[in-house]
Amino acid sequence: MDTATAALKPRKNPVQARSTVTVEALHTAAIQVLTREGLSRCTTTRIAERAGMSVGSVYQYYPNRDALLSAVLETHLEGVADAIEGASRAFNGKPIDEMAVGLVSAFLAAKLRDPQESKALYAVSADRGGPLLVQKMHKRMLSAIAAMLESAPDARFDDPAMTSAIAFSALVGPVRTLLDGYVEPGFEEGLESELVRLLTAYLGTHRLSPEV
Amino acid sequence: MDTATAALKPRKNPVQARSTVTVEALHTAAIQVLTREGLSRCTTTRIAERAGMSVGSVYQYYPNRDALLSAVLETHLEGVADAIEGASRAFNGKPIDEMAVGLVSAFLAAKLRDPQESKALYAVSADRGGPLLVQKMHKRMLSAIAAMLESAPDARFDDPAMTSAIAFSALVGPVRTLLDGYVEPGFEEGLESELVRLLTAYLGTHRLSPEV
Amino acid sequence: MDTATAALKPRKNPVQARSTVTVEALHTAAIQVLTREGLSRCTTTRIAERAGMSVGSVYQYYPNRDALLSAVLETHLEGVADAIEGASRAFNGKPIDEMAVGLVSAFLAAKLRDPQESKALYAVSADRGGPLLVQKMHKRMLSAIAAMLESAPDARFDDPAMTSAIAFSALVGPVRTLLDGYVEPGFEEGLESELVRLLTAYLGTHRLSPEV
Amino acid sequence: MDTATAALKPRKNPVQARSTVTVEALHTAAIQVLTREGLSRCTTTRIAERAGMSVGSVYQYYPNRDALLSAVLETHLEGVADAIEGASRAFNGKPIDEMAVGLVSAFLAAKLRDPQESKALYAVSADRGGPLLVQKMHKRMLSAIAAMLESAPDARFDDPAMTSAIAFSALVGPVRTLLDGYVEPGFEEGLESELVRLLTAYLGTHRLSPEV
DNA sequence: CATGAATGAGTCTTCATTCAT
DNA sequence: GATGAATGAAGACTCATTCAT
Repeated sequence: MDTATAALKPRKNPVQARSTVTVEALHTAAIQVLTREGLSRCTTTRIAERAGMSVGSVYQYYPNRDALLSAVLETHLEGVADAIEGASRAFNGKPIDEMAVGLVSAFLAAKLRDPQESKALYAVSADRGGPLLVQKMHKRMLSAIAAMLESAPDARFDDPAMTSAIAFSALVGPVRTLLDGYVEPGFEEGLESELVRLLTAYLGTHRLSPEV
Repeated sequence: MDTATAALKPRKNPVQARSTVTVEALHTAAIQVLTREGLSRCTTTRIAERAGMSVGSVYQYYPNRDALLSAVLETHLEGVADAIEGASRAFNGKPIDEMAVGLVSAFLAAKLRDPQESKALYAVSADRGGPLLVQKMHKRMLSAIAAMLESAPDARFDDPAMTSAIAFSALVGPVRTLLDGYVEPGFEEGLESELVRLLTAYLGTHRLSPEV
Repeated sequence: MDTATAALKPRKNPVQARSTVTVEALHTAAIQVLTREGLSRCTTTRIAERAGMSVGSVYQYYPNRDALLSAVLETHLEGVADAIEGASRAFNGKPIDEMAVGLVSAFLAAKLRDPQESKALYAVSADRGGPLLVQKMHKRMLSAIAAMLESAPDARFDDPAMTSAIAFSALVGPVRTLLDGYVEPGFEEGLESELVRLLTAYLGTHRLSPEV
Repeated sequence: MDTATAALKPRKNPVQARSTVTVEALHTAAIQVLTREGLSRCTTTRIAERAGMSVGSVYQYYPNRDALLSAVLETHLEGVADAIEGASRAFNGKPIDEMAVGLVSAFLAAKLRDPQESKALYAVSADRGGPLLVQKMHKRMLSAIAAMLESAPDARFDDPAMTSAIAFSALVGPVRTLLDGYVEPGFEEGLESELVRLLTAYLGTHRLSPEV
């Protein structure tokens, strides 16, 4: 771990039950404040207040505000990355159509489990330590997806890295649009099937033999 | 215009040449400061300084900081929306494959003309007045795209709103990934052709008759 | 100027009359707060308050608290160093007895001109940037004194650097004792003649020929 | 003992061995923290940590931070005062030249036994309860020195209080200059002999009859 | 008695905004 | 209109002290 990253690490491992509870309360509070007030008004005082504790306590668990927000973001991204990696492993060796369904399904499940959280954390990922974290997770996910793609029996990918990058961010875009609320009612209902269509079509362009 | 929106409007219409120049200087300065310092350190004083004027003068053109940043964002989005609308009009009645090429090309041209600007403004779009603005522009662009899609002679879209929403945000995702810098080298080179492939494949799923 | 020192420099040169007044008010206020409250309670807010301005204004003139206090200290030390250098020049080539009188007189005049100030600044010289400043001035003064000593017609100094260092700090000690208030009433009255006696005796140990 | 002074007294007399050990650990820790971090960062938590105990325990021995630091300072000053008083008693009735040697030697031994400690405590002596303590000890030492001077067979002091005050602080000055690090290399080596020279010369000005 | 998490007042510092010149 | 010094509210962070365990 380099020095820059070290500065964002939690101060103590939440081993004790008490700590775990406190840390979770902080994460929840941070997301709530982020949602209700926005990043610029997401202050340590407000987070502490919403978490039902004093400012000082926040600093018992995190060395600074950025570390707290980064931790929240990391936990979230970790969840998403795990989902993507899980799906990639689960659909290894499967036909690309199944991969498409599996990937979309896993991604949506992870991102829409707690939409508030997902939405709130977009702001954090743009700030300070955020980008690095996002980039790191991005790499993890793209590697997993690329590996899965290469295992497809019915397709051949010249540049799996590029394909996985495009495929993944093509999913990210619409989901973000949804979470950011830039959509008409009804969008969410059709989202999954439409993303499957999108991904299936895209991956299908690399199919080995034409469909019979 | 509701009161909330009114508060973000420029104080004066830049009718005089002088004003236009000043306003442009402010926008440029804002983007530079945003890029170099980040949103939280993008202060009125710093913007004024880089624009070669005094803080006081900034307030002659904008009632407050948010109004200035919103104006910069709006100008940018306006440009992108214009590009999308232009392309939609230009490819009206054309086959979907051409639409795909036209849309991708127009979008990339608009977004990558000044990557710094595009990147810097993501932060603004997440803060305060930003989301509303983005949503408004989003609607404009989706309407244009939907109208174009409906004019395609070789395809039939059951839900043009949904298709255009997915299509557009599927382009937005990868471009943002690029601008945010979450990519491996080489990504940018292949981006356009890959997006064309993506969009062509996606729109192609609504093709009326199978390719001959 | 190295980076460490640069951080303590005033933000703007007090060229304008207004600035000079403000800066002087700040220095005076700082000394008063230092005197009345001690270094640990000498906060930016209290200084600003005593100077009749707001905290923000303090930061218009100094980048931080340490810079303000350092500036006050530097001004003071500069005055003392000037006095010592002046005396050293004035008594160049004179007999050591006259040097002793001149040095004591100049030092006391400089240090006791504003006893409150002298006393208050002892705390600052121990803190942060203080020691460096003191050391720098110390060197300046010792050089001057050593040069003067070497010019004495009636004495010969094997190690002028050492002699001047001891001579000077032997004056500093009693003056500090006085300013710190560790003395019985009546101490101040006899101080000058006693320091002259001390210094004369000490320098006299290097006299070339016995008095006739 | 007045109320102000009472507030700084240790809570319990270290009668038990355990307590003595703990208190000593605290003193040592305080000096280390003071040396490494400076007065303003010399916090109770840090002291406790370095002493290998919890903050709470510190408050078992001292009512507050100032009391702890004052106790450390007092112990140190007590040692110096003891040394001075010892020397004064030892050289009672001796010639002034021997007194000079004895005084310098005792003072240097006491102050330079643990230079880190001596240096670190200068900060404490300037803050809060410090000055009172220093003043008290100063009086003790000056009384002892004055008494010794009056016993000299070969000199006559009109104002022993004044002479002892000057003599003592003329020693204090150079030693502090050394400890504060404002000196050129080589200063420490010649310090003792030079101080003896200084003091001998100064006391010699009160010699009864000229040397034979 | 020891522990160390919790508290919250108090510091430094920044910055949007105003307004006298 | 332009200027930029002044304002002061607000934010991040620290730390002496307490008290439940």
